[in-house]
Amino acid sequence: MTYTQLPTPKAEVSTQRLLKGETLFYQGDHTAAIFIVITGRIRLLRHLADGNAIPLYFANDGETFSEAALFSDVYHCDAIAEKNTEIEIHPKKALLDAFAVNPDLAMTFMAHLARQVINLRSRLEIRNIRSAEERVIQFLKLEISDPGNSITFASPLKDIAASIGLSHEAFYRVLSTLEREGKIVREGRKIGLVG
Amino acid sequence: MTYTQLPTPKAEVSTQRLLKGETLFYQGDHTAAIFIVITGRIRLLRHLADGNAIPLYFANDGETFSEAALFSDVYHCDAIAEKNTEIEIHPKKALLDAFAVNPDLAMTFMAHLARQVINLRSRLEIRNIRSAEERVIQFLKLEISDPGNSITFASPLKDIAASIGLSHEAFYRVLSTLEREGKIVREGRKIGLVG
DNA sequence: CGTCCGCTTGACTCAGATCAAACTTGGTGG
DNA sequence: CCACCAAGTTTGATCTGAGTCAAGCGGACG
Repeated sequence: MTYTQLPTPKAEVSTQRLLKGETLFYQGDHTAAIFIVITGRIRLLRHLADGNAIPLYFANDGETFSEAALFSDVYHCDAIAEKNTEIEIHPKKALLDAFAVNPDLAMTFMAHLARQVINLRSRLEIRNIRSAEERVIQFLKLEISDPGNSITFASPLKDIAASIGLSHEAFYRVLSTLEREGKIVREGRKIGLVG
Repeated sequence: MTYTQLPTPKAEVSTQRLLKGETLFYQGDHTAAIFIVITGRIRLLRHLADGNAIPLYFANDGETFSEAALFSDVYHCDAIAEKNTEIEIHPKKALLDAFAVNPDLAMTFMAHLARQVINLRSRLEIRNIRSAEERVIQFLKLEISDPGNSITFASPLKDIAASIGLSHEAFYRVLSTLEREGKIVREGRKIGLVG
């Protein structure tokens, strides 16, 4: 899941710690960089004309955000730390320069974006499945398809539940049902598909 | 919504008509092109080891699909026409060559992908809103934020409902409630936000 | 003129959200 | 080393809102 290699020259990459509640940038700020969450969580939200704000995304461990900053002069949303968070900073200029010098790097980044598009689309599709049980099964199949036939989640199952649009209670219940029915095997955060 | 400009040299672009049920490519086929749906709908689905298939995405009017083909030798899913569909074919080689010759084109495509990432993320976020009414309001705010304060949907409201994860009945009901409460103004597929 | 499809509204049902409470685990600090 | 606290996990009981089924309307299109 964590395909977070940005082709920024190492010398140009820095890190920063944000305290819970701290703002990384505001909507309208001049764009300077794109970011990767090392640990923590960044909330992205957009202000509307009426003063309201709508949540756009939560970036978790290993995820990149504000990629579009590369193609825009200003940020289109606020970025605020949900909890204490460490981020990696990839200056826009360094990245763009790297792309200009070495087109292969541009292709690498392009591939990174393309994979994200695919991944997000399939996550959206999963949300169209109404039944909690079926949704969990399809999700597991998707996650497990690549490696062997089991997966060990890095984050609490609670968070996995949220990411597929279920309350954690519902998610735990489905897992124990599936286990009882012998469709999966569990060991903490390690889940294996049977059959 | 329809940001579908691919920087393929015009001479290299062709179109093709698919009948309902016809297959464009199979999982495992050698990748030759990426595509845009002009009109119709393409279903993307992935086969699993157990013989089952899971739906990955439905590409509708104006949408691109199989972008990842640029970075892979084989397709990772099947593409089948849901109904009679016309597509635009952008040969992989022509695109990659164009990128190599003119890095600006690569940046254009990159920007296209980045926008899609942003857009998909916000669609995903909208699905986290449980209340149908609130979900519709946030969706409308997102869609309308850019242009004036109203939007005219190109596709039937029925399809819009599906795209935000509501049954069409629920969607129609919410719309008429919002209209009754004076929060929106409607005229067929044209919807304006009030306030 | 008839058929299909999008739209609309009503009634009912139930799956999953929500509220609640207990248990486990892990880390922290005294 | 243990007491304590926070967070994750688990299970139970209840409730509600969106899905589903059903039925009617009207416009587009052949």
